[in-house]
Amino acid sequence: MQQTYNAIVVLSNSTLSDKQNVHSIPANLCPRCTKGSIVSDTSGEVVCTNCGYVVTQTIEDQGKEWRSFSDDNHDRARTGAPTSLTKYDMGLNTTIGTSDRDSSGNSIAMSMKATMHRLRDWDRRSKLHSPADRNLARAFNELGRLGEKLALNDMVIEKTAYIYRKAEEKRLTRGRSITSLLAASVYSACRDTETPRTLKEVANSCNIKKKEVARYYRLLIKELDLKMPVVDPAKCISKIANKADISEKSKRKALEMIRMAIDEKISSGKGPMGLAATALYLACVLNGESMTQERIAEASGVTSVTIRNRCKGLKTGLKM
DNA sequence: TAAGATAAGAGGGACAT
DNA sequence: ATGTCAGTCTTATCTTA
Repeated sequence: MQQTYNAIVVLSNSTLSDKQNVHSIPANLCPRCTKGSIVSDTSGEVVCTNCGYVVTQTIEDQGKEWRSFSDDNHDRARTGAPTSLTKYDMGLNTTIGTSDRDSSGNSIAMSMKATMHRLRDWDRRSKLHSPADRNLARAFNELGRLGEKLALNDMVIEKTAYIYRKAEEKRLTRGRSITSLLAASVYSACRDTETPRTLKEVANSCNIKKKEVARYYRLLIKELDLKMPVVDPAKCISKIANKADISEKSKRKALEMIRMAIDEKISSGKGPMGLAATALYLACVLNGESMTQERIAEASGVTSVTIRNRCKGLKTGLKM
């Protein structure tokens, strides 16, 4: 899978130094059967037309048409906005205009105006009247806000939209809260892209209980068969260290302790945040930096009690 | 004031029934 | 499907240095 991903990225990133190449490179040839071509289906899934091979992880490539094909590098008019999974119709809608003139600029007859008005009405209604589309439209509206609140990059946002669409497809939205499911999708996307955001942060920024998001998150994992990379304590460390203003020296020390803890097998079953927080705390104390458990607890989102409990284990485990 | 101790309760995973 | 169990983490309160 990794192989595939690389292949796609390399092809899409190939520069335009040689313009002939743009058309001669079969940029969307299936890497498995090399016969069919890779296309996006309506859910954002990327599949081969010949063998059905599903390529994931290509979402960040959606913007590749944003290149100039003309000699001067200014003409981007032919592309339009990049499509995005965060639009309920992926940004590809067609709307009947409101002008009361025909294509050659002459005004149109009264009766035709009325007809157009009716058509426009039904056009608009039909678009958002599919419950699925209305659901997506509402969810992605909220997603914009959420993304801003949590300072998420576009990659995470698109990933979220992808996950939410899959959930919608599986009818997981039925009888469930849109906001909660969206929050869970956001959290999943964060986990998947290794963007350090805690369950608590996500839950707080949309005023939902943590356990609700957690429950929906597990639902997504189960129903969509998602595989999440394990949380990297190193990322936790830098996040906490930034928040609590901790020196580089202590950071490295903490990292070392985490590695030892993993080697000593005293880290399993423990929350990575609590572990990282404790390592940082001990590192600060060892380096003579002034740091309280409370401050670390505040920055990491775990309680000082947890830090103390981890302290015991870490101290005995590492023979300190 | 920071750190430590203790207790009670929530929520979930593993496992057996 | 349901219940039990060990273990984690949180909240709250009290004590110690």
